[in-house]
Parts: sequence; structure tokens; C-alpha cells
Amino acid sequence: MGRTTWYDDEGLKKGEWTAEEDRMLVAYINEYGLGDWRAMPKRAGLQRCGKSCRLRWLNYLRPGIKRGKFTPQEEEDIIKFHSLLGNRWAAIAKEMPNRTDNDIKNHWNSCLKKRLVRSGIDPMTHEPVVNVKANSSSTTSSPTLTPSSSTTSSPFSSTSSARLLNRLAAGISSRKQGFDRIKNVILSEPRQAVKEDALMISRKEAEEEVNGCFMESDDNLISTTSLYELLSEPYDMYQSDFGLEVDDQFDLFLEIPTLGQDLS
DNA sequence: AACCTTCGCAACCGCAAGGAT
DNA sequence: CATCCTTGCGGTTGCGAAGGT
Repeated sequence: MGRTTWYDDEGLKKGEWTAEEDRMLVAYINEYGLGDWRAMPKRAGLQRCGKSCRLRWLNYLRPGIKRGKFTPQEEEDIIKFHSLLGNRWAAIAKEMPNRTDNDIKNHWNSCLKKRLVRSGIDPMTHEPVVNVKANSSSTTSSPTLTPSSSTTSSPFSSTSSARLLNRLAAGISSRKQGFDRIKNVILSEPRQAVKEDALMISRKEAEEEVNGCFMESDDNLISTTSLYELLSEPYDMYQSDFGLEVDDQFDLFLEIPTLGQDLS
């Protein structure tokens, strides 16, 4: 596997690295150490640009790199850190010292992201795929429904209502946990919290997120498309996804009107 | 067996941040 | 303070391998 070798306008080699090039780079770094990537290739006798050397070292040659399949625990860690840090692969890699940011990013894009989508989780928000969003153009507090070409029965039959409530409750529960974390950051010691690698969130960002929660919980509007999508899914999925009993989730659902006050 | 599609991963590119001058 | 240079990061691409038809 690898890219074809070619030379750019300045005569610098591009594409796949050979074993000999690897050996030369490692030998140079072992003898002279890291630093000045721009000058390094010439000194090491390589026809490469500094950027290419740096990348090769960091992602492949550097000692202590773990290669090969990710373990379930590692995958769980990636998902966890991604939910906290987003696409900040370098920051995630710092939490997993044996893996490179490139490796983590590749595994996320090729595998984990798709897996979350299949499970009904939005890979960017890490929340169940349900569009509970503020609708600034409307003042009504009730969800409005539009007809669906594929669904003609009422969305408020007993089973479908239960499904909807479960899904809503799960989404709210997820958001609420996220909010609690942010609230603790603000109320406890924001300056200290900013320093925490796992959070890396500024006070301003945190406050914006809090305001966002207020907006969504106060307005409490659901897109009609989402409603019909929800109602077409089997009930079992909710329990397997969220591991909550119907009654537990219904209790969470009932918290909607008080969520905004709760946050204050 | 041949062809096509998907997967996995190494490497490239562009951009931004931060330091040096 | 402005400009240049270096480094680091994240998104994307290219290509062989593996799997499916």
C-alpha cells in the first residue's frame, strides 16, 4: 500500500517512504535529536521537505507508537474524548499517548463515525438523532405535525406516543448531563476549568452553551420530520440504545417545563 | 476469474497560531 | 507594529487490500 513516488518542482521527493529513507531519518534524529524540521532533510541526506519528515516521524517512526487494531476499550475512549473535545485529534491523542492523532482520526472517520450513525447517534453531538430545536418564528408551545407520505396513522397512538416520549427523554437526559457538566465548570472555578484538558472550554463558550440549553428547553419545539422518523422506528431500539425503562424516561420527559428554571 | 465496491491507512495540502526578526 | 518563518493541526486524497457479486 502507498502513494506513487513523484518529485515536485523543487526536486523534493513525495509519496511513499522507503525503508532506507526511514533508516536515514531515524539515524539522524537519534544522533542529533529533534528540531528545525526545515533544515533536517538536507542534513540527514534526504530529498524530502521538512514537513514530510516531521509527519513521517510523528505518525510512523517515533518510538512507542501502537499500531494495528483498536481495542474495544480504545474505541470507547475515542468516543468519550470526542464527545468532550470534538474533532481535536491532537488533544484526543494526548489522552491516548500510544496512538497518533492521524490514526485516531482515520479510525474515527472510517469506522466509529459510521457505527454511531447506525446506532442512531449523531457523531458530532453524541446525542440521539432527534431535532429538538428552538423555532424563533413560532410562539406556540406545542409540536406541530405535518402529513407524511409514508405514515398516515396518528402519531399519538399509545405505542407511538411511548416511542416518542422515550426518544425525547433520552435526548433531554443526554443534553441535561452535558449541561450539568458545563454548569459545574462555571459555578465551581471557571479559570481552573479552562486549564483542564478534558474540557478545554472557555467561560464564554460555556455561557453560550448554557444559553443554548435555555432556548431549546424553553421553546421545546420538535420538527415534524423528526417526529415521523421517530415513529417509524421499532420500540426495542430505544431500550437497547439508552438502557432505560419506559417509566424512567417518562419521568425525564416530564422535566422539560422545569428544565430552564432548574438551570438557573 | 474478472470486475466492482468498500475499507484501511499513509501521506499530502492548506491554513492558523505563535515566535523571531 | 508588521512581516516572515516555522510548526502543528485537521481535512482530504490516493492507492493497495479485502470482500462481494
